[in-house]
Amino acid sequence: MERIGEAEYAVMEVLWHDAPLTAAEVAARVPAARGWSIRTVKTMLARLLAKNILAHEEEGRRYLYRPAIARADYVAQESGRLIDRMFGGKVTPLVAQLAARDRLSHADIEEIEALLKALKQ
Amino acid sequence: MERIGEAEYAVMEVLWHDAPLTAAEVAARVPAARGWSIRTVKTMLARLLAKNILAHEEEGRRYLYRPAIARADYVAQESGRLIDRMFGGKVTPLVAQLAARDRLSHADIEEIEALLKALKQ
DNA sequence: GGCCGATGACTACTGATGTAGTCGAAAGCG
DNA sequence: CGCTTTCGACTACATCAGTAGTCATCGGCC
Repeated sequence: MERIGEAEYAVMEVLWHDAPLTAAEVAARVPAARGWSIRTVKTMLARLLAKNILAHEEEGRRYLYRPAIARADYVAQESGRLIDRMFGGKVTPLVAQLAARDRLSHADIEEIEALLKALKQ
Repeated sequence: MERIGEAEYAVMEVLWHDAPLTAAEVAARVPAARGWSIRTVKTMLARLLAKNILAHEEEGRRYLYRPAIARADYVAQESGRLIDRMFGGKVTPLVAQLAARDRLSHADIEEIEALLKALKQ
């Protein structure tokens, strides 16, 4: 699977949330903070198409875009990449690291414990 | 903190493992799989210096390079970035995702449970 | 003491990414 | 039926990252 850049990812988020959409609709839903022109959004769409990360179908004179890969798959790939690179492929050091950096609240810990308990069934 | 590219990261790994080192020493320790010339390594070192991710001191006619940021800080930043982007800043969905993708062995689960238990003390 | 090799400074080139402009066709407005 | 808007296709251009070359210099070897 090809890499997705930061800006391209913002476009994917829109389409993972709601699809299919036209280019104009995507542009309208991209976070306004980016301040993108419609041109920019269209370039992103074209590149994501070229990478086979999006698919499109014609709708009259326009295209409707939809993701060609599931968000979960992409997220899994990126998580795996981080864990491989930073933590030698082991998950425990990641959790330890998060804990040491106070990224884990008490509630988080409870939640994760419950989750793990369920996994052991 | 500035971003570090994939190749730059490989250089940082060497220096996080052992520092200070000369450019030649770094080149010798970078994974051979990369097949880098000494030139490439020196370019990396210069760029990392420019980004203030490395520091150097003169040693005769050469430089000795050492990290200017701790590996743990970098790792924390990157982990946080991933979690913010992909999981809305929440850690539990990350763990759930890893579990769903079989990144968690039984032993991992035990380890994490022990870790969390210790955290609750 | 002159040549060779290592060293840092600077430069080069390619591909990806972020951001956007141009252009011709189609479609709707008046 | 012509004018404006909209659409996709193509093009442009800056920056960064990856990979490496050139050049002047400095220090050691013969």
